Formats: sequence, C-alpha cells, structure tokens
Amino acid sequence: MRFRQEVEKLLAQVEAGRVTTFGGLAEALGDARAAVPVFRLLRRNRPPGWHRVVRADGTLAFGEAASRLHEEGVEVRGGALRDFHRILFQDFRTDRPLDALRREQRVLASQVVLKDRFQEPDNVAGFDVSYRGDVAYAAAVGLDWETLEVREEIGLTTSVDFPYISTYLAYREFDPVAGCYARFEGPPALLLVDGNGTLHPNRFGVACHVGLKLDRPTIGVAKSLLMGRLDREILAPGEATPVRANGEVVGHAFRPGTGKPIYVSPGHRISDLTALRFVQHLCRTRIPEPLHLADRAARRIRRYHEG
DNA sequence: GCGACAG
DNA sequence: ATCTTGTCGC
Repeated sequence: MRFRQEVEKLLAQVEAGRVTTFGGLAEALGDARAAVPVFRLLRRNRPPGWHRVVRADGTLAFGEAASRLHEEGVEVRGGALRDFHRILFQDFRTDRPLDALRREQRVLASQVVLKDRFQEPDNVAGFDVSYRGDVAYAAAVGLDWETLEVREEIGLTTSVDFPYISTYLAYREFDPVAGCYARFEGPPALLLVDGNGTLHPNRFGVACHVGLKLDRPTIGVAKSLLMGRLDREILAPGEATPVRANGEVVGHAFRPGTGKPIYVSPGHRISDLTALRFVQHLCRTRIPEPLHLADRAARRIRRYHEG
C-alpha cells in the first residue's frame, strides 16, 4: 500500500466545514497506532484538506489551519474548535488497508519454514536501511562465513512511501532490502536482517517477510524487545534464554560479551536454535558483524548523498 | 503522571 | 530510524 495515497483518499471524504482527527484517520486506515505517522505526513506534505485534521481533544495541531477553517465557517477559539463533536466527520468509506496488511502477515506466517533446510553456509549477508525523510539508503554486506572477511558490498538509494509503524516494518523496508539482494553477484547463503522474525505478534516480522519472499534462509536480529517474555530476565554475558509468547518459543534473547541483550529469531528456513548458534558465531561485538557492517555502510551512503 | 511496541 | 556535543567508560 502507498501510505500517502491512502491518507489522501480519506482526506478527500472530509467536506469543507467538517473535521477529523489524526487518530480518526489512523483508525480508518485500519490501525490506531498510525496516528503519529499520519500527523508527520500531514506536517511534511500538507496534502489537500490537511487543515481539517485536529487532535483528539479538538485542539489544533497546526496553528496555520485556523484561518482556513474560519473561511469554511468553523469557529476556532484559543486554538480549539467550538463545535468539535458536531462537525467531527466519522463516516469514512475505507477498506482498512493496514488491517489488510495485518491479515496478510497472518496468512504468510503459515508459509514460513522453521526447519534447517540447508547446508552449513559458506557466506552470509547482512542488510540495513538508513533514512533521510522518505529517502531510504539501503546497504548489504556479504561476508565469508569462516573468516568474516568482506566479499561483496551493495548500496542502493530509493524513496519509500510507508512510515515506520511498529509491527509493519517490512512494508517500509522490504523493497530496499530486496533491491540490494538482487544485486549480489552470488546469492548469499544466509541472510541477516535488522529486526525480528517470528518474534512478532503475527509471527511474521520483517525477517520472515524477507526470507519468505526471497526464499532464502534468514535470521532476524533486534536490539530491543518487541513482545513476549524472557524465561530468565537476568542474563550473564554470553548467556541466552528463550523468549515466549503465549507459552511458545518465538526467539531467544542473547547477551553478548558486552552491553544489553539482542533478540534473535528465525525468519525462514531455519530453526530458532540454529539461528541463535549462527548469530553467536557472527558476534564479534554486540551486533553480529554482517549487520554491524551493513549499518555503517547504510549511514555512510546517506551521509555521502547529503553532501 | 503513566504507559511507550522492531527500525 | 533521526535530531545532535561533549562526555563517560571499556
């Protein structure tokens, strides 16, 4: 889905003299958590009708909207709407696109393979994306499995039309990541993605999305916990423990030699324990080497394009 | 003031 | 993720 286009479709339904809220638009998109992304989009792009969007308490988020609203016969006093509840538009016609994506995740999750269907890899690639507004700077670094020497490095710049919304990360990052993947001369044997695999409310984080669509063994590594509970909360350096949700193991927390734990979960065509073992093999520092290098490469590309 | 859910 | 200087610590 194109986020901006979907918001504009909804905004076109709010006639002059009426208003909606950031949360109202988000709910019409299919997920109330999109309220802040909607706010950011309107602040940046000001599509037609932007001035008719206010906060949930009826106050203006954009002061400049006051004069436009006044022209439409809407009374504004001290930054708040006079007859907020009377002019609040609530009858959006919508197919709730974010909810459709959530349902898609549930369907695709059933196709994920959590068994080790591969040989010991001889190389591994890490992927990461850096952003400047809507411009994505993606990088991928391919390493030799044994020596961890860099074999290949890919960089790609593209614009994205999907904001960061928790649990929908793949819809922001898949295209840049897939673009990098397509440019490898020799397809990597194992993929490492910055974010979760099965450690996700729909068991389908970005690493599952990438692994399934590209049909490659894939591991997800996150730097903070999205959901679930650790079997044991306190981890000594080098120690790992399962992360559970509804009683089932969805990944592992692993505390490297230094710093906070990282959260490892299978993306596709790998088991949770093999994913953990492989990540341990790849950890020179807190962040597995392929991801660490991809992160630095993506930032370097962004800074280069900035000037 | 609390809660605050990957990047 | 990004906005951002110096500062603290291994």
